[in-house]
Amino acid sequence: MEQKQKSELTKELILNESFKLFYKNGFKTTSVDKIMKATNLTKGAFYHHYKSKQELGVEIISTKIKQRVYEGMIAPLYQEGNVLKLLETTFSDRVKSFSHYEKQHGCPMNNFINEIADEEKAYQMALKCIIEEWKSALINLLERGKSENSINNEISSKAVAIYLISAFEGVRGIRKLYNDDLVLNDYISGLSLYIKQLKA
Amino acid sequence: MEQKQKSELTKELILNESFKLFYKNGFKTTSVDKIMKATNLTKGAFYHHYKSKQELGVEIISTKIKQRVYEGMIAPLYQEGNVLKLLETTFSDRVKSFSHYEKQHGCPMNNFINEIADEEKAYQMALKCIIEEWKSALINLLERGKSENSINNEISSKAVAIYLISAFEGVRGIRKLYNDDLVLNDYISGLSLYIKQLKA
DNA sequence: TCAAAAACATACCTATTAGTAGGTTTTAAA
DNA sequence: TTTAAAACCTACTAATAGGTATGTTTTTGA
Repeated sequence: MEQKQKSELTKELILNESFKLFYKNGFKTTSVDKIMKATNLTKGAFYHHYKSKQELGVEIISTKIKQRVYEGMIAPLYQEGNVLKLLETTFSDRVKSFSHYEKQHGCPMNNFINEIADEEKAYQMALKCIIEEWKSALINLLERGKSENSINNEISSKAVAIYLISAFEGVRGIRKLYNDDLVLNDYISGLSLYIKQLKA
Repeated sequence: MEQKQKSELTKELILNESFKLFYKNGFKTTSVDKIMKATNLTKGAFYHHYKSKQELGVEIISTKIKQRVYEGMIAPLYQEGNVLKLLETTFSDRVKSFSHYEKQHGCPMNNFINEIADEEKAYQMALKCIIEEWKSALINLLERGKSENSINNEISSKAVAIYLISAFEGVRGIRKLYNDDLVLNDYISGLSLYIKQLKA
């Protein structure tokens, strides 16, 4: 079974290098040639493993990007402890953890959503899948808060989840336009205010 | 002065057609050839009026896109009346007014931000200019609310402005992934909750 | 009316694009 | 050790990209 391992390794390499390039330069502007130059392999190898650039795009979304969002924004929501605190720290800690590079280039998922989501259903579905998982985790947490009487029972968890996600993705785009972190600090203050509102 | 008029008319035509194509297919995927085919003019005419595709991009942002945002989201904020009501209706009315096409293709400004803002300072500046004007209008309105005692004096107008803008732009991307309006309805509920929080 | 400048057209250039055809090398199993 | 398949490479294609050089036509002002 060494052959299958080699194949997996090559696909991993392609995924890693292409993710980096997509994140840096965008999906459309990153050609298969450029990707394969980064892997030190050739185009022939690429089309042996993937039937098209689109197939790679979908796989990047459903593996690398999904994983990134999961680790940064979803997994933390399943921790124990006070719901309101958990909500706030998950979002604001993530924002505070961004590298200069991540501030400059925004959210990989949001970049994909706004660059290519409206032109191919396959992309839409893969991206929607991530958003849905994120939304579910948030709803789950909010419902826990309701049951523990730390969160107001009358608010719509679904609505709050969407609003939180939207604001987070939105600011990641807007931050690209600036050279400082003022806008991120304002975002954190605005977030904090929103979360206070959820109290029981 | 008929020549200047003709020149302006041609530029208008190029701006209109290219905006449509950029909105539909994205900036990078829309070639100068495609734009000029839509205008029934030729490439020679294009490069007579614009020195590069980038120059057109900047002009699209600072005219068509700016105008769109101004009319839809900024001008309404300068109306008379209750600040809280004005805030909520401006955002939610705009969302409710979206055509199917606009729901599918998101916000032209946000698309530009996420497709090309991180690769060229000229784009960044033009886009930032719109965001700043929008932010100012929101801050102005919020400050009026404070002075009229309808808005809590202790909240940061700047932070609220950024959070409102971010959530709006964020949801316009996310909506692309769905085939129904549930996510927009949730957004409106989430927005409504946020605005309630601002009360004095 | 005539010359210069502006508006636009035609034909081209070089680079790059996604993708393919057909080869060679490596690996797996008999 | 042979054979077939998988992994990978070389060399190509046709289309498209942004941009330019060099025209022709239209408009303007003297």
